[in-house]
Parts: sequence; structure tokens; C-alpha cells
Amino acid sequence: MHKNTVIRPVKAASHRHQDCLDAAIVMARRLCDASGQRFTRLRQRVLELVWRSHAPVKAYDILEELRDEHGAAAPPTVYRVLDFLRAQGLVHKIESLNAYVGCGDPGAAHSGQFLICRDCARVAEMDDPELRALLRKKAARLGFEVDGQIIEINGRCHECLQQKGETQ
Amino acid sequence: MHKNTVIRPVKAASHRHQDCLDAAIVMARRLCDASGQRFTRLRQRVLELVWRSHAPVKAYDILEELRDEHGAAAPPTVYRVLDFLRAQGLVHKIESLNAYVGCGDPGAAHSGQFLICRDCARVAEMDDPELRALLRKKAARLGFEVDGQIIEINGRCHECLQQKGETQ
DNA sequence: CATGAATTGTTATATTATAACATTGTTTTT
DNA sequence: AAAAACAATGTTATAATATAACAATTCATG
Repeated sequence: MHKNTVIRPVKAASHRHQDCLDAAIVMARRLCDASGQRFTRLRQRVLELVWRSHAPVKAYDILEELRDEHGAAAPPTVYRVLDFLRAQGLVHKIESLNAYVGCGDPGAAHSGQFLICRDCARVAEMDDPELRALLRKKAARLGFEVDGQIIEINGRCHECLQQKGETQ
Repeated sequence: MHKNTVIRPVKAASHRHQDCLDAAIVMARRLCDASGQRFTRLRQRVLELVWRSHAPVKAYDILEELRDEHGAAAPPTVYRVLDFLRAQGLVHKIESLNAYVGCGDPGAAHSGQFLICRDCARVAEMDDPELRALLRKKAARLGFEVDGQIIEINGRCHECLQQKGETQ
């Protein structure tokens, strides 16, 4: 049985991003409540910073923000919270960028398939079962048993392709 | 037109690794000659070190080796050579490990699809056009134009799965 | 309010990678 | 062969990313 593909396309530059952020926080609180985890102020604040945009955020950028508003803060503060958020499935790490992005579909633990725009840096997340199944099948041919995937696709998003068409 | 899948399965632990190494060096020299690049001693030595096994090698491990045998050597020495080898398609970086592995099929520039064994750390490389095509298709649905892929699959290789079966 | 567990703070350090400029080596031109 | 031009490597310093180890604080709960 296949669940449907989950897709979080690159948002139009004009979308109301506050809605994304609000939804992410509400969802996070709900999930943490459900699983008996504490969604502390610090954790909420870091999640908000990750969700500042749809582009991945660097750990040390988060750290700087925290320092500005919060006084203390050292690397472990940030990395611990990021680890927590990743464990809850609220945040993904983009390995090829050493940066972190909010998960558009937390709840179901998954590793995601990321489309990273070279021009605007925004990331769209897919979770496509067909892709996952094909990978598993191809790996199985080599006798390899899959238990995790990292898929990061570089290219250009719809919006950036259009703009490129207009100005050239 | 599809070229055939290129697959470099995880080698049996018992294979004659010297043959892998020799083949890699011969191929590298041929490719560099063909493209007018210089395959210097240092470059050859670093490539040999990357090919010490089928598991990815860390830049600083290469550096240490070079220091032992060669006196000088600082990080830029290693990273520059790795960048060169990657540009020639002789070496791939495994992003999720910050480590480097010899390419089993240099010549055709490609990004590869890697199967990384959790137990033995060895990496098998695939370059499967069907997988690539499906990714491209799925991305296209979002209006995304692909120009590079990073695929790193974690799991267990055939040989390690068998051994696990035996001892448990 | 005492206690134990979870969270956060703090200090130090490990790991991975690049910038900038000096030197050496190689090829080409003369 | 000398000089010029370019490619490769050496050298020093530092940036960027991440973790270890232990101390202090907070918080649910009895």
C-alpha cells in the first residue's frame, strides 16, 4: 500500500510566510504534546528561526540570532536543539549545505527528498513513495538492504526559471 | 536513449584489492593525458590513498599519511588535490560523511548514487538512468529543472547481511 | 518542598575547509 | 639556454562546522 506523495513545492515569493511559520509552531506543539516531549521556549525559538524562510539556515546563524536576543548561547545550545527538532521530525538537515530546513510534513517520520534551487536557495520537499520504492528495488539487486536515504537535488525552481525567461 | 546502468557493487572482502587500485591509477593517467591535465606524483599518491579501500576516506587521514611519508603537507595540499580529482570525475565526495571515495567509472562525468553500508562502511556506486529519469520526472511536476543529484543510501550490504544471519 | 530527570549553560576542543600569498616546477618562446 | 608565462605546490593563518564533558538550572511529581 502506497500512501500518497507528500509534496511541499517552493512557495511563491509572494506567499504569506507568517502562515507557514504559525502552522509549523502549532504542529510542533501538537506533536510534542502527543509524544510527551517538552516544547520549550528555546526549542520554539530555534524552530521559528529555522522557519524564517524556505531556504536552509546555518547553525551559526541561529546562534548569532539567539545571542542578540537572549544573551548567552554557545554552539551546543543550538546543536542540541537542532538534534531534538530533527529527532521529532520537525527539521531536516541538508547534508550538502550543512544547513537546516523546517519539515513541511512532520508527524510521519521520514527522510525526505529535497529540491534545492541554485538561484533563490529555497528548498522544496518531496516524499515520493515511487522514488523510494525504485531506490529500494535497485539497491536490492545488489543485495543491499536500505534503511535510510539522503536525496538532495540541485537545480532551478519554477519561479526562478520563469524570471530567467523574462529578463533574457 | 538510455545508457546502461553502471554498477560497482560492494566487493567481496576477499577480492584482490590491488587490482582495483592499479586499474584506478591506469585509468586516471589515461584520462588526464587525454584531457591535457597533469597527473603529478602528489595527485597519484592522493588517489592511491583514496583507493586504499572501498570505504570513504577523510581528508585529514590523507593529510596524516602524506605527512608521514612526505614531510610537509598542510590541509590545502589535500583539499586542492581532492578538488582536482573530483573535477576529473576520479573521486566523489560523500556529503553525509564528509569523506571521499574513488569513482568506479570515471570518464563519464556523473554524480553517482551511493549505497553505504552501516556495518563495514564500504560504498557501492550505482549510476542508474531509470532512477535519474524518475527523479527528473518527479521534479518536473513541480516545475523544477534538475541539474545535479546527491543520492546517498544507508543500509547494509549483502556481505554484512549474510554474516549477521550466520552469527545470530 | 524535596527529589530526580530533563534541559540549558559553560568552557574547551575537535573536525572540516578555505583565503591569501610565497615558492617551486614545467612548458613555451625566443 | 634564458626568459617569460603558467601551473602546481608550500606555507601561514583562520574560518566554519560540530562535539565532549561537566556545572547549573528548571520542572514535573510525589
